Amino acid sequence: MENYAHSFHYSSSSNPPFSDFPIMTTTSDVMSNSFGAGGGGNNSTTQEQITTDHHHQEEVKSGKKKGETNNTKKMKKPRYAFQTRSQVDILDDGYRWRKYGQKAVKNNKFPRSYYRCTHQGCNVKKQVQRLSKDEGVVVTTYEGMHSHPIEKSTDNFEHILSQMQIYTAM
DNA sequence: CGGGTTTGACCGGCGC
DNA sequence: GCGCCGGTCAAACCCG
Repeated sequence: MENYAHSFHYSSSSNPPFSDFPIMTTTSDVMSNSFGAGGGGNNSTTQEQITTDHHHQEEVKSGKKKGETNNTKKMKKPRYAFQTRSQVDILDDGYRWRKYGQKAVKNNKFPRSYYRCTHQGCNVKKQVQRLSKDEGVVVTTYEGMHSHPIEKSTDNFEHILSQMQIYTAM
Protein backbone atom coordinates (compact mmCIF):
# COMPACT_ATOMS: atom_id res chain seq x y z
CA MET A 1 0.00 0.00 0.00
CA GLU A 2 2.89 2.26 -0.05
CA ASN A 3 2.61 3.52 -3.52
CA TYR A 4 0.79 1.17 -5.66
CA ALA A 5 0.67 3.98 -8.07
CA HIS A 6 4.28 3.56 -8.87
CA SER A 7 3.49 0.81 -11.20
CA PHE A 8 1.62 3.14 -13.45
CA HIS A 9 4.24 5.73 -13.43
CA TYR A 10 4.60 7.25 -16.77
CA SER A 11 6.54 10.26 -17.73
CA SER A 12 5.76 11.92 -20.95
CA SER A 13 5.86 15.55 -21.69
CA SER A 14 5.77 15.95 -25.41
CA ASN A 15 3.08 13.46 -25.92
CA PRO A 16 -0.40 14.15 -27.09
CA PRO A 17 -2.82 15.05 -24.39
CA PHE A 18 -4.69 11.89 -24.93
CA SER A 19 -3.89 8.58 -23.40
CA ASP A 20 -1.61 10.13 -20.95
CA PHE A 21 -2.77 7.94 -18.19
CA PRO A 22 -3.69 4.33 -18.21
CA ILE A 23 -7.34 3.73 -17.77
CA MET A 24 -8.34 0.70 -15.89
CA THR A 25 -11.74 -0.70 -16.29
CA THR A 26 -13.07 -2.56 -13.36
CA THR A 27 -16.40 -4.02 -12.72
CA SER A 28 -17.48 -3.34 -9.25
CA ASP A 29 -20.82 -3.61 -7.75
CA VAL A 30 -19.86 -3.14 -4.20
CA MET A 31 -21.33 -0.49 -2.03
CA SER A 32 -24.21 -0.07 -4.35
CA ASN A 33 -27.21 0.57 -2.27
CA SER A 34 -30.53 -0.29 -3.74
CA PHE A 35 -30.38 1.76 -6.80
CA GLY A 36 -31.66 -1.05 -8.86
CA ALA A 37 -32.24 0.79 -12.05
CA GLY A 38 -28.84 0.98 -13.51
CA GLY A 39 -29.91 1.83 -16.96
CA GLY A 40 -29.97 -1.24 -19.03
CA GLY A 41 -27.81 -4.15 -18.35
CA ASN A 42 -24.18 -4.39 -18.97
CA ASN A 43 -22.84 -2.44 -21.79
CA SER A 44 -19.85 -3.78 -23.47
CA THR A 45 -16.70 -1.82 -23.13
CA THR A 46 -16.45 1.66 -21.95
CA GLN A 47 -13.90 3.11 -24.23
CA GLU A 48 -15.62 6.40 -24.30
CA GLN A 49 -13.22 9.05 -25.30
CA ILE A 50 -12.56 11.23 -22.37
CA THR A 51 -12.07 14.85 -23.00
CA THR A 52 -9.00 15.43 -21.06
CA ASP A 53 -7.99 18.54 -22.86
CA HIS A 54 -4.74 20.12 -22.10
CA HIS A 55 -4.18 21.13 -18.62
CA HIS A 56 -0.82 20.92 -17.24
CA GLN A 57 -0.99 21.83 -13.69
CA GLU A 58 2.01 22.33 -11.63
CA GLU A 59 2.53 22.94 -8.03
CA VAL A 60 -0.53 23.75 -6.11
CA LYS A 61 -0.88 26.76 -3.97
CA SER A 62 0.07 29.98 -5.53
CA GLY A 63 -2.62 32.41 -4.73
CA LYS A 64 -1.31 34.74 -2.15
CA LYS A 65 2.25 33.74 -1.72
CA LYS A 66 4.34 34.88 -4.55
CA GLY A 67 7.71 36.21 -5.21
CA GLU A 68 8.99 32.72 -4.97
CA THR A 69 10.04 31.76 -8.42
CA ASN A 70 9.56 28.27 -9.58
CA ASN A 71 13.05 27.24 -8.90
CA THR A 72 12.14 23.66 -8.81
CA LYS A 73 10.44 23.97 -12.12
CA LYS A 74 7.13 22.30 -12.57
CA MET A 75 6.86 18.97 -11.02
CA LYS A 76 4.76 16.65 -13.06
CA LYS A 77 2.33 14.89 -10.91
CA PRO A 78 1.25 11.54 -12.08
CA ARG A 79 -2.40 10.89 -12.53
CA TYR A 80 -4.18 7.64 -12.52
CA ALA A 81 -7.62 7.12 -13.87
CA PHE A 82 -9.89 4.31 -12.92
CA GLN A 83 -12.97 3.56 -14.85
CA THR A 84 -15.36 1.75 -12.66
CA ARG A 85 -18.82 0.47 -13.17
CA SER A 86 -20.69 1.39 -10.10
CA GLN A 87 -23.95 2.85 -9.07
CA VAL A 88 -22.38 5.11 -6.55
CA ASP A 89 -19.97 7.91 -7.21
CA ILE A 90 -18.21 7.63 -3.93
CA LEU A 91 -15.76 4.82 -4.12
CA ASP A 92 -14.40 4.47 -0.68
CA ASP A 93 -10.79 3.56 -0.99
CA GLY A 94 -10.13 3.75 2.69
CA TYR A 95 -8.97 7.33 2.79
CA ARG A 96 -10.91 10.26 4.06
CA TRP A 97 -11.76 12.78 1.37
CA ARG A 98 -13.09 16.24 1.55
CA LYS A 99 -14.92 17.66 -1.39
CA TYR A 100 -13.68 21.06 -2.36
CA GLY A 101 -15.43 21.73 -5.60
CA GLN A 102 -17.84 20.62 -8.21
CA LYS A 103 -18.01 21.78 -11.77
CA ALA A 104 -20.00 20.85 -14.77
CA VAL A 105 -18.15 19.17 -17.55
CA LYS A 106 -18.64 19.95 -21.18
CA ASN A 107 -20.18 17.17 -23.17
CA ASN A 108 -21.37 15.71 -19.97
CA LYS A 109 -24.57 16.15 -18.15
CA PHE A 110 -23.17 15.10 -14.85
CA PRO A 111 -20.89 17.34 -12.83
CA ARG A 112 -17.39 16.46 -11.79
CA SER A 113 -16.52 16.37 -8.14
CA TYR A 114 -13.16 17.37 -6.76
CA TYR A 115 -11.93 15.73 -3.61
CA ARG A 116 -8.84 16.19 -1.52
CA CYS A 117 -7.36 13.89 1.05
CA THR A 118 -7.80 15.19 4.56
CA HIS A 119 -4.42 14.67 6.05
CA GLN A 120 -1.67 16.98 7.06
CA GLY A 121 0.93 16.95 4.41
CA CYS A 122 -1.04 14.69 2.17
CA ASN A 123 -2.05 16.66 -0.85
CA VAL A 124 -3.57 13.89 -2.77
CA LYS A 125 -6.40 14.94 -5.00
CA LYS A 126 -9.08 12.97 -6.66
CA GLN A 127 -11.72 13.60 -9.26
CA VAL A 128 -14.89 11.71 -9.75
CA GLN A 129 -16.78 11.97 -12.97
CA ARG A 130 -19.72 10.11 -14.30
CA LEU A 131 -20.31 9.55 -17.96
CA SER A 132 -23.48 11.02 -19.28
CA LYS A 133 -23.79 8.30 -21.84
CA ASP A 134 -23.43 5.49 -19.39
CA GLU A 135 -24.65 6.45 -16.04
CA GLY A 136 -23.24 3.29 -14.62
CA VAL A 137 -19.69 4.25 -15.43
CA VAL A 138 -17.73 6.31 -13.01
CA VAL A 139 -14.29 7.63 -13.77
CA THR A 140 -12.10 8.30 -10.80
CA THR A 141 -8.85 10.11 -11.31
CA TYR A 142 -6.24 10.11 -8.60
CA GLU A 143 -3.51 12.66 -8.38
CA GLY A 144 -0.53 12.31 -6.13
CA MET A 145 0.49 9.68 -3.69
CA HIS A 146 -0.58 9.07 -0.13
CA SER A 147 2.02 8.98 2.55
CA HIS A 148 0.00 7.60 5.38
CA PRO A 149 -1.75 4.36 6.18
CA ILE A 150 -5.36 3.73 5.39
CA GLU A 151 -7.83 4.38 8.11
CA LYS A 152 -10.44 1.88 7.20
CA SER A 153 -10.39 -1.72 6.31
CA THR A 154 -12.38 -1.48 3.13
CA ASP A 155 -12.56 -5.15 2.56
CA ASN A 156 -14.68 -4.78 -0.49
CA PHE A 157 -12.37 -2.26 -2.01
CA GLU A 158 -9.51 -4.62 -1.62
CA HIS A 159 -11.33 -6.85 -3.97
CA ILE A 160 -11.38 -4.14 -6.57
CA LEU A 161 -7.80 -3.33 -5.85
CA SER A 162 -6.74 -6.88 -6.41
CA GLN A 163 -8.43 -6.81 -9.75
CA MET A 164 -6.60 -3.68 -10.68
CA GLN A 165 -3.34 -5.25 -9.76
CA ILE A 166 -3.98 -7.78 -12.41
CA TYR A 167 -4.22 -5.08 -14.99
CA THR A 168 -1.14 -3.50 -13.58
CA ALA A 169 0.81 -6.67 -13.74
CA MET A 170 0.54 -6.59 -17.47
C1' DC B 1 -19.68 21.69 18.10
C1' DG B 2 -16.76 20.01 14.55
C1' DG B 3 -15.91 18.32 10.32
C1' DG B 4 -17.61 17.73 5.72
C1' DT B 5 -20.57 19.41 1.82
C1' DT B 6 -22.59 23.12 -1.02
C1' DT B 7 -22.34 26.68 -4.11
C1' DG B 8 -20.99 30.95 -6.27
C1' DA B 9 -17.05 33.70 -6.99
C1' DC B 10 -12.39 34.01 -8.31
C1' DC B 11 -8.15 33.00 -10.84
C1' DG B 12 -4.72 31.58 -14.23
C1' DG B 13 -3.93 29.79 -18.77
C1' DC B 14 -4.94 29.50 -23.43
C1' DG B 15 -7.32 30.59 -27.79
C1' DC B 16 -9.21 33.73 -30.68
C1' DG C 1 -6.92 42.24 -24.98
C1' DC C 2 -10.85 39.68 -24.04
C1' DG C 3 -13.50 35.77 -23.25
C1' DC C 4 -13.82 30.96 -22.44
C1' DC C 5 -12.63 27.03 -19.65
C1' DG C 6 -11.16 24.22 -16.09
C1' DG C 7 -9.74 24.26 -11.37
C1' DT C 8 -9.71 26.14 -6.60
C1' DC C 9 -11.21 28.95 -2.59
C1' DA C 10 -14.11 30.13 0.94
C1' DA C 11 -18.19 31.34 3.48
C1' DA C 12 -22.43 29.42 4.68
C1' DC C 13 -24.88 25.53 5.60
C1' DC C 14 -25.80 20.72 7.19
C1' DC C 15 -25.53 16.69 9.78
C1' DG C 16 -23.85 13.43 13.23
